[in-house]
Amino acid sequence: LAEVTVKSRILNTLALVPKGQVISYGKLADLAGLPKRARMVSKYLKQAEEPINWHKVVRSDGKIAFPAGSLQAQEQCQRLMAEGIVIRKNKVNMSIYAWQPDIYTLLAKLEY
DNA sequence: CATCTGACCTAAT
DNA sequence: GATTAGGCCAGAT
Repeated sequence: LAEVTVKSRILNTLALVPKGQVISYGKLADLAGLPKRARMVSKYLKQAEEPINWHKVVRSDGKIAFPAGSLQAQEQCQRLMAEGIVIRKNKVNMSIYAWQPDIYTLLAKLEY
């Protein structure tokens, strides 16, 4: 896969996450057709130019990936709360907020 | 080629 | 829950 398609797959998939919901790094990689590449997601999020929904990406257990209390963590919390998401102990409840898309309509939208 | 490094993940303790 | 160990992948050194 060309580098550019890897990046676009990730960002295109991320763009589909509905307001008020989140997704984990690993799940985003899976949905983007890049299994076992959670770390690539973080890499491309860091590179990406605004505006993207980077704040919707959290760890598989719902925790914010940035160090607690860091400026970036604060920014992410702020953005998530702005969407109505409740955060406690630096983490979101994945059983409530994790995006669970219908895989078939998703594949149709992404066209691959 | 060997090692290290990450906005990671899972399973086990 | 918190921590650890091992796994994982791609880039950088």
